[in-house]
Amino acid sequence: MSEPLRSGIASLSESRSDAAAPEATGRSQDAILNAAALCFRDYGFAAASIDDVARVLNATKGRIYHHFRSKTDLFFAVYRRGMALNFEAVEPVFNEKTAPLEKIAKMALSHALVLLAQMPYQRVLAQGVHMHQTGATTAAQRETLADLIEIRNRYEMMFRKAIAAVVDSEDLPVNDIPLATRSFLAVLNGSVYWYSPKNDDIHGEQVRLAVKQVRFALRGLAASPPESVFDSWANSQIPAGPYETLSDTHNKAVATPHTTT
Amino acid sequence: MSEPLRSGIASLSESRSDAAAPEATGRSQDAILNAAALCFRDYGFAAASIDDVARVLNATKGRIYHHFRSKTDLFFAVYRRGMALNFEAVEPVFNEKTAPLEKIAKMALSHALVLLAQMPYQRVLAQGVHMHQTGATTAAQRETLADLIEIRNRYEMMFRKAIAAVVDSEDLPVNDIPLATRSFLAVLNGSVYWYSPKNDDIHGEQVRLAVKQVRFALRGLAASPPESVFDSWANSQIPAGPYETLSDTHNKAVATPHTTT
DNA sequence: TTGACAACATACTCGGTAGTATGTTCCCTA
DNA sequence: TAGGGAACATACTACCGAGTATGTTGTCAA
Repeated sequence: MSEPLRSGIASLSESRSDAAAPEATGRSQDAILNAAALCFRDYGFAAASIDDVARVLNATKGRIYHHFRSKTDLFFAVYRRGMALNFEAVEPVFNEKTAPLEKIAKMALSHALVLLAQMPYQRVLAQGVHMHQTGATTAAQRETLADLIEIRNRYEMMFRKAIAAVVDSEDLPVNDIPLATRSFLAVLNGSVYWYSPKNDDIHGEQVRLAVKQVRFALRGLAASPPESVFDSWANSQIPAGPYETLSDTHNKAVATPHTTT
Repeated sequence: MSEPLRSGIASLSESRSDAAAPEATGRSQDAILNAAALCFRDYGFAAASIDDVARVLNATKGRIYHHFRSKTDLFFAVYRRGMALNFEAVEPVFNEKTAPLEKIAKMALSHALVLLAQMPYQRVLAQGVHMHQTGATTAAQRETLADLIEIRNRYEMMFRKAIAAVVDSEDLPVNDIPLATRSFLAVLNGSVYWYSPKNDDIHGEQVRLAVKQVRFALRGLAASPPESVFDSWANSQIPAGPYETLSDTHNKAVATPHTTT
């Protein structure tokens, strides 16, 4: 049930650990990705140092460079993982055979929820888009970056198609569909820049927020969603992502991972 | 007609050049701010170096450090200038005694247009918000940063009030006004991340784009704007900002400003 | 049991960059 | 017409951070 989805996304990890002990290796890489996502979220790609990531991991550079060739590669891996999370949340909904209006509403909700649940990764995605305009150093990296942007575009294209379908079926007064799609996603993505959990019921809080955003976005399309769509979504299963704040960990004290007294 | 506006924004330049030759000094500082805005736009605060800015200016570090204490100070100055541009565009409209619906429509248009016309500065504003969450190094800078965020909040508050007024007068089905305001601005700000001029009629292109965005945003509020608002705005006078692309200038060749043969 | 390899840690190099210290030029004033 | 200061340029320091080279430990297979 999760095999045919993956569409064209290259599987998450890349480093040459074919066969061997794939499970443990994958776990370690995931931990690195999580730590990196946190650092990139808080400091940005340029300002975050590899040593920062290592400190969060309670490890040293060596561990990271053993799995990733460069800082840029690490960033790209985090980006891929973020996009994979988005696809896993939205693509199944996109492939369902539901009415256009209901479909776009559900897609929007899934997107908004995975965004709130996996904030650090989503921030990296935003940076990746930004990075695209300035230009990543080497030519080889530029190529990789182009790949990532293409994935991003495929993702946006799902929404564009879904929106086009609604505009068509409901005869909505929207003429510029690419722009409408961007505005639509801009509303949903907005929370990346300011959201942080307020009360204890984090999940309920996020669902309520997402619903409001989706309502706004749908109205932006001049579409009135069937209220039924918003019910029964109260307990969607979005996996909880890494959420620590780094300000605590980030005192200069270098981590001493192997303190064998 | 431009004196009573300035509200609470500290005047643009800060360095101790009271009296003396304020005009020439101001010009030079403006040039630095423009160059810095371009660099920060393209590389981000962390990745952009002071030497980069100097290169764009066809000058050296000395000139920049003569006017600004540190890189952070320079960034803040650019931020202030960006906010000032926004206020100059929107505050007069906000202070007009027009009907709520027309007012918010005009404010939105002004905002969208100044955004498109002054893109580099607007990108810096986005970075400033981001920077707020991570924390600027020293305590003194943190204080300054808080000032800037407060200015930003005052700006957003104008929109929140205007939106609240519309919701009230038109009895719109919007209950969470702060969130609605954020979504509203998210739509208008979206173009910062992807817009670049396509055809020669830059101004016309920008107006058409802005109008579409405003339409989307207003529909998001469930508000139907009077079509008349969008006419007669075809030639609003937004001053054209710096728009060069840096990729040309950014070859390592160090600028030789005073090549007196 | 040995040795080969993965998964790290440690210890280094080296380029880039913020900031400083010190010229140099020009203008304006006394 | 000295001279003082503004507005830069030049030359330098000090540090941080990416990447590398090399050691160390555990594990597993033959």
